[in-house]
Parts: sequence; C-alpha cells; structure tokens
Amino acid sequence: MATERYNPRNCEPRWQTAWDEAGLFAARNDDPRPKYYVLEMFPYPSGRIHIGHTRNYTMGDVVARYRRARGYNVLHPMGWDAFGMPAENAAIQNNIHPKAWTYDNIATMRTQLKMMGLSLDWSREFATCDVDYYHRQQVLFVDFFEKGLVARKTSKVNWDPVDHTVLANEQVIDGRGWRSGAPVETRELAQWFFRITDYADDLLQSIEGLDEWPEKVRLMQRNWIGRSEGLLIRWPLVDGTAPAGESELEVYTTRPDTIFGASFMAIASDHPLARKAAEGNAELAAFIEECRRMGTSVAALESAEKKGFDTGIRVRHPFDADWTLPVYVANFVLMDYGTGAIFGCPSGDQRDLDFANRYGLPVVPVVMPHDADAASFQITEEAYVDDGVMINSRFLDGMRPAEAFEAVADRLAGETLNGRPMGERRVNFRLRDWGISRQRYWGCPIPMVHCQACGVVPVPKADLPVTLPEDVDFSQPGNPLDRHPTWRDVACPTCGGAARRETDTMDTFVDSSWYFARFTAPQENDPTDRAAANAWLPVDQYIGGIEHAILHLLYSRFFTRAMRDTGHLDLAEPFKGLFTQGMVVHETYRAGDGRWLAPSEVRVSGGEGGRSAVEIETGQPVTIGGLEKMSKSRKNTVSPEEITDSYGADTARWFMLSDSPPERDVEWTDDGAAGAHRFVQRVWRLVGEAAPGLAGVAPAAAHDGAAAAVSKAAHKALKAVGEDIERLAFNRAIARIHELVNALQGPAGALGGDAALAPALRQALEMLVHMIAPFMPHLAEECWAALGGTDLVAARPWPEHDPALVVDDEIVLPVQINGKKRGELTISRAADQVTVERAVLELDFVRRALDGAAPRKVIVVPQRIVNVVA
RNA sequence: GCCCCUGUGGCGGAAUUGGUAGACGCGACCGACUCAAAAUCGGUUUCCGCAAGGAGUGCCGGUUCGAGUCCGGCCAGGGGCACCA
Repeated sequence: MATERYNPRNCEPRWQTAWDEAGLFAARNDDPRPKYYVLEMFPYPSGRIHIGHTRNYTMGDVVARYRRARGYNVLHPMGWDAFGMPAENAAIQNNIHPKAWTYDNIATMRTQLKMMGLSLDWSREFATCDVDYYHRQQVLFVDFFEKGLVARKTSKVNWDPVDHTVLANEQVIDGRGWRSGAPVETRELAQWFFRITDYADDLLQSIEGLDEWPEKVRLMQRNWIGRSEGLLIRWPLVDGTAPAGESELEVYTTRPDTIFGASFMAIASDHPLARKAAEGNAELAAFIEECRRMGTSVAALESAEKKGFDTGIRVRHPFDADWTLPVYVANFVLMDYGTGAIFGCPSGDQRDLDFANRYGLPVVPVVMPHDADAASFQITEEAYVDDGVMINSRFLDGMRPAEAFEAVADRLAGETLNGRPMGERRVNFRLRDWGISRQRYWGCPIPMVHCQACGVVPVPKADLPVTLPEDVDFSQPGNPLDRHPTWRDVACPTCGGAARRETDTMDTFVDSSWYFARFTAPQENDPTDRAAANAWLPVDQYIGGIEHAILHLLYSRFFTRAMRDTGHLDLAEPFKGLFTQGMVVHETYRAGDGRWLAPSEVRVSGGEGGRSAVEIETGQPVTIGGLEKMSKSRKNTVSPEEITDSYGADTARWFMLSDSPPERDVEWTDDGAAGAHRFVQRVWRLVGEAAPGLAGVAPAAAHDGAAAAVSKAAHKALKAVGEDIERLAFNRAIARIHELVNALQGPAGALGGDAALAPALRQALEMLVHMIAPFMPHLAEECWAALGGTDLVAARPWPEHDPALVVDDEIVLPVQINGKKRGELTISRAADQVTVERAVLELDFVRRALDGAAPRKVIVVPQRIVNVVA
C-alpha cells in the first residue's frame, strides 16, 4: 500500500498550534523539577532572519527538546538585541525613525522564527530597546555608580573633522571617515567607564572553573586579561635634554633581565613627556600629529609601519651613570598599556630589533642559547627570544634570565630616585576599563545629570526611566540628543538648579551583558527577581558565535559579578556551558556588470569541474564566487521561507545540523537541502507503511533470533543519539539515525513470518520517532499519530535503552603485524588476553608472516586491537 | 603586528581521544522498476595497479609496537584586537 507523501505545509502549522495550545514551552518559575536553562545569543534585528540565524536556534532547540524529554524544567527564551548603529543609519539613509525600523524588523523576524517550530517560551520575550528593559538597566547603572564601579575618565575617539562626529572603528576605512572621506583625527573625550579592571584577577582565576567552555575561548580570555609580572623602572632624565619639571621616565617591563641590552626608550605619541617635548619642536609635533591620524584601533596601529622620532631627550642607565640612551616617540607604543613607555632591547625582541636596525641603534646580545659561544654570538636580523644564558650584562653574566630578573629587581629596589625606589615589582594587566559612552541616539540613555554647582550626579531611581525622546532630527550628522531643543534641560536632582542631562548613551554590549538574567523574571519591577535569578542561573548551555569569545562573554562575566555586589543576584559566573557554533556560508554570484545576485536569481548547472551559472531573468552568464558568510551586501542569503515553502521547517532543521560539526561552518547547498528532504520522506514512508501491520501490537524488545537485530540496532542508536545530543555532536546523532533507518528498512518490508518481529519493530519505530523529535519535531508528531499515538511527542519522556542489547557477544579485533593491519580476528568479547594472543598466533596470515620464528612482542589492547611485532 | 582556531576522498565530514582512516550524507556512475520520465529500490565510488600489492589525513622532521590524533618547524585559510553586533 502506497503511503502519501508527507506534506509539511499542512502538518507543520497544525502541530505548532497543538504545542501552543498545550502550553508546553512556557517555563514556570515554581516548577519543582530540576531546571535547565538553554539560551542562544539573541539576534540583532537587522531586517530578516536568514538561514544562518536559524542554525543557532535549531541547535538550542534540539537541546531544549531533549532536556524536556529527560524530565527537566526547561527555560528557552528569545529576545532582541535591539539598540545599535544600523537603526540610526537606516534613519539617515531612508528617513525612517530608528524605533519604527527596529520594531518592524522584530515583527518580521518573529514571524520567521515561529515558522521554524522552535520550542521557545515567547511569553518572556523582550527587546533591549523596550523602555521596560532599559529602565532597569539604568537602575543597574545607578547601583553600580553608588557602589563605585563607575568611573569618569578621558579616552580617545575617532573624530571626523568634516562631519563633526565620533566614528566607530568600523566606520574608519583606511584612516578616513566612511561618509566624508576626510582623514580621521583622534580626540579626547570625558566618558563613562565600568571598572572591570577591579575584577581582573577574579575574572582570570575563575576561568579555571569554566570546565564546560571550549579551551580556546578560555585561552583567549586569559590572554585578553593579560596578567603579567614585571618591574616598574624609573629612569633618570639627563639634565638639559628634558622639558622643564621632568626628571624621570617610568617604564614597565616584563624583561628587566635584558636591561644591559637596552639601546633606546620609546614612548607613546600621547605620553605627557611627548606632548611637552613637542611644544618646542615643530617636527616632533608633526610626527605626533601623524600618529593621531591613525585612529584608535589597535589593529591599525600595530600593523602599520613601525616609525619613531627622536625627541632629543636622553635617559641615564640605572646601573651606569655614564651610559645615556635616546628617547623616541614611537607609533607602536600604546599609552593604554603599562606606563605608555618601554625600553627597547633589540637583541631580545623582534620589533625592537627592526626599530634599531631602521634607526641605526646598537644591538647588544644579552641572552644566548646554552650551547652558543659568548665571544662570537651575534644578533643581526633575528632576535633571540628563548631561554638561555646572560652575557654582556656585567653582574648578571652567567645567570639564567629568570635569575637575572630577580637580581635586577632586588638591586633596583634598593636604589632611589626622587625619593622613590628605582625599581618596583608590579603585576600588570592588559585588560582596560570598559568605556561605555557612545555619542549616539539609539541606545540606553546614561542616567546622569551635569550640574554647574553639584557636578555630575545620578538621576534618582524614582525619576527613572530617562526615556529617549522620539522627536529627533537625523538631517545632520552627530548625536541628535545633543541638538534636541528641550530634552537636555533638567533640574538638578541635588540642588534643583538648572542642569543638563548626559546625552551619551550606553554601549550596546551593556544591553547584552544581563539579558540572560532578565529572562528569569522579565516582568519584575526590579532588574531581577533575586530568587528567580538564583534558581535559573547559571545558563546551563549558552550557544553563539565564536566572534563573541572575548568581549560579550567577558563583559557578561563582569556584569554578573557587579550585579552580585549590588545585590541583584548571588553568583559570579553566568554561563556554565558554552558552545561556539560555526556560520552558514554560501557561494556568491555576480553578474557581468558587477551586480551581486541572490541564489534565487541564479540557475546553476553542471557538475564535475564544469559548474556554470546563468541569471534566470536575463539568461546571461554569472560568475560563481567563493564561500562567504551569508550577508546582505553579498546577497548570498537564503531565507527560511525559501526552504519552508517547498520542503518545510523540519528539512531545514535537519539539513543545518547534518554533515558539518556544529562548531564549524556549514555550506548551504540546494542539493543538501533536497537530500535532507528525501530523508524526511523516507522516514515517513518507513513508518507509514509499517503502521497498519503494527496496529494493536504491543512494543517489546527481541533478545534472540532474527528480530534481535532490530532491537539491537534500535537500542544502540537510542543510547548513542542521547549521548551525542548531550555532547552537542548533532552531526553524529544524525548519522546514527540514518544508520538505524537503513537497518529498519528491510525488516519493515518483511513483517509476518517471525512472530517476534512486529513487537520489536514497533518498539524500534517508536524509539526512532523519539530520536528524531528534537531535530524534526513536526514529522515526529505526524509519525506518532500514524502509529496510533494520541498524545504529543513533545510532551513524552525519552525512552530508556536496555543495556543488554547494546553489547555484542562477539567482537572483531583488527590484527596488525608491525603496526600495519593484516587481518582480523573474531572472538568472544569475554576472551582474556592470553586467549586472544594464542588465537592470533594461530591465524594463517600471522603464521605466514612469522615464518616459524617467535614474535618479538604481541601487544593486545583489550577490545581494541592486536599488534604482532615480528 | 599580536592572540586564538582550522586543514582528512570529487564535496560536507566520521574515527570510542594514541589503536581497523574514510562511518553517515551529498554528488557521480552502473543496474532494477517504467512506454518514458520523476519518484523509489539495489550496487560501485581515496589514489596507483589487471592483480598481488603499494601509497595515503596541508608540507618537512621527531616520539611510539602503533600517529589524523602527541612534539618541533613551516605553508594556507578563518575569528578577535576594546565604538560592528
């Protein structure tokens, strides 16, 4: 009997309604079962969902559905990271209000997400641009401020001198403003900072406990925090060379052992000494100006050509009053790290060596390999950075660098300059405080007031929220809040006099640093319901892109600590398990005139080395480009509708998790989607055709006879699929399910004869339905109904496997001779090492290989392999 | 420039974490069914070789009875670098 094709377009909305009506996915805070919080990084509402987004949410959904089946009270919420620059750009370009643009996008994207059949708790949804949300963020800011976790300092921004606006690093292209094309300048602005450095040591040490995070992310965070132990050295300035009032230069170094290899000092272009020196030196001032035009991005600074300028200032060597060294301003020294000044030791650092070679400075080797000859050891083009022996270093000669470090530190601690020790041991962090001020409209207003009389004061909590005005003008560049006719004017909360609101808004990273906590009680009047936050947090499984490995995750870790210290919750680490997934990529298409074309506008033909494409509308040939991350600008996006309309959500879900391991990129291909859909139909046929013969049959495992193969296949797959889902190895789980379907195909067509087959097959199919349910929930429901089920699979528990059915009595051991596989041995699983060894030596090919001689060694790895060493 | 990651058939990838390299899928080819096509089902598919056999996990070297997996050195591609989110 022919089974009708499965029609997702009819079935999927029906089951989505059934789940909704049963209220299966709304998590209750008073549920007594153990909790499980699974969260995908929430999306920025850029316009439309593309298939890349849905991969992320599908992974979370598989975990959520699996954990529900395992008896957990699952929290799986969704929201919108809704503040940010693109909304303002849309306002400028298309004359649409950022708020309207954002909420329109959210509405579109919510509809798209709902088509995917995700088991989300929509009752907890919010957007970070909702007043209700940013109101509580302002409360947190005020609490942090009162706790001393907020600082006001100056920092540098990219300044567009034509548009008179601050530019994001992304808006600086090759040193020029993206709209005006003018070379950018660096400006100092007073800004708000969160004191994340107060937690530097804790954030570093606690990485140790994040054992469910990828090792690479932990490493990146460690390096980012960048704890180092070094020495602060005060170098005396040579009288007559230094600007008035300056008598020393502070340098932080992690290599004080190389102090006798020093040949120059280098200071940042915005170092106070550089500024003073430039006052009477036009050429130096011009050089500093040039440095300022590089913008504020570290990547741009450090990859630029290394340049320096001799200030004319000289320092005296701490261990030799007759030894003077020049002080350069260098474009690669950062004011933000250490003291903004270094001493250069060319022989021990490649960058210093390149600098010395460029400016004709001495190169004295001070560390050499243990086996080198001190008299002839030289450094010319390549610095020696490894461990070794000190040379040319007076009292340090013969020591190892680590000993020399201590010796220099001890000696300089005893010398004084201007009443302070010349050397002090210091722990330094690379991590800087988090600057959160943005000179933009579409963000959370910073709830502070500037009063002439009282200074800067926070807005009282009773007066919060400070809401964004809606009547704003985007016709000119810059922050519309600055130009608003009335919004800035406010009475000082302290003295009642005329005062001005802060017009900067918060970095959008602030919004995403605590949304996971808000989800635990999104209606609460306070930022959190402390009991709910403590009960649900930490997030058990957090899933998102590797691009967030450092900033977002580090900021969230800081925020959780700051919220703990201001009484909003009682834990330090927000994310117990972290998974970083890969992107969905697609090849790109370009018409002859350079236009990018969407996959839907192109017809691709041919295979095997000769793929070609034409534009459907014009029939003109199209250039096929490389695989790239799906993006609007390249038009290489595939929308979920394109798939759900023809194949259904289950096919899209299945395909996105097949093949590629979730942490790696996956290429979206039409063939792959079609293949996934064939599997959907295959499962449907398998169940549909067997169902009539299984009506009224009670499921039962078969332990003997031919039907046992069916039970063994099912129980083995069930165990493996559960384990794979727990390890987030979705591609392997899917391969297992394929194998099971392959194994069941034959028996399903051969019902009758063996009386044990029908119960075994029924059980196997029921297990199969539960295994596919996290991946293809709609199909699972349809199959379950076909088998006579009257409840929802989404509400059913995960089946249990029988341990007796997942082990085989006989095993096949590969047999190697000298490490190369030459054959196999089939033997009882219970056989001991001696029995295995004896059986192996009896094998024909082994006897032939040994040719009568005794083996030198036989290595038996139990249940794995045998290696005969001849 | 600095930090981190990845590299396996025509393609995506698997390999119980040092133990049979290529599971599973895609594509391709052959066959069955069909008047025919689609759909479906069965088979073949790392490379060289008729075969026996040999080679093989980006490249070079090392450790080991045994290396895709560990170590050293390269090459190529990707992510991040603090105002993209």
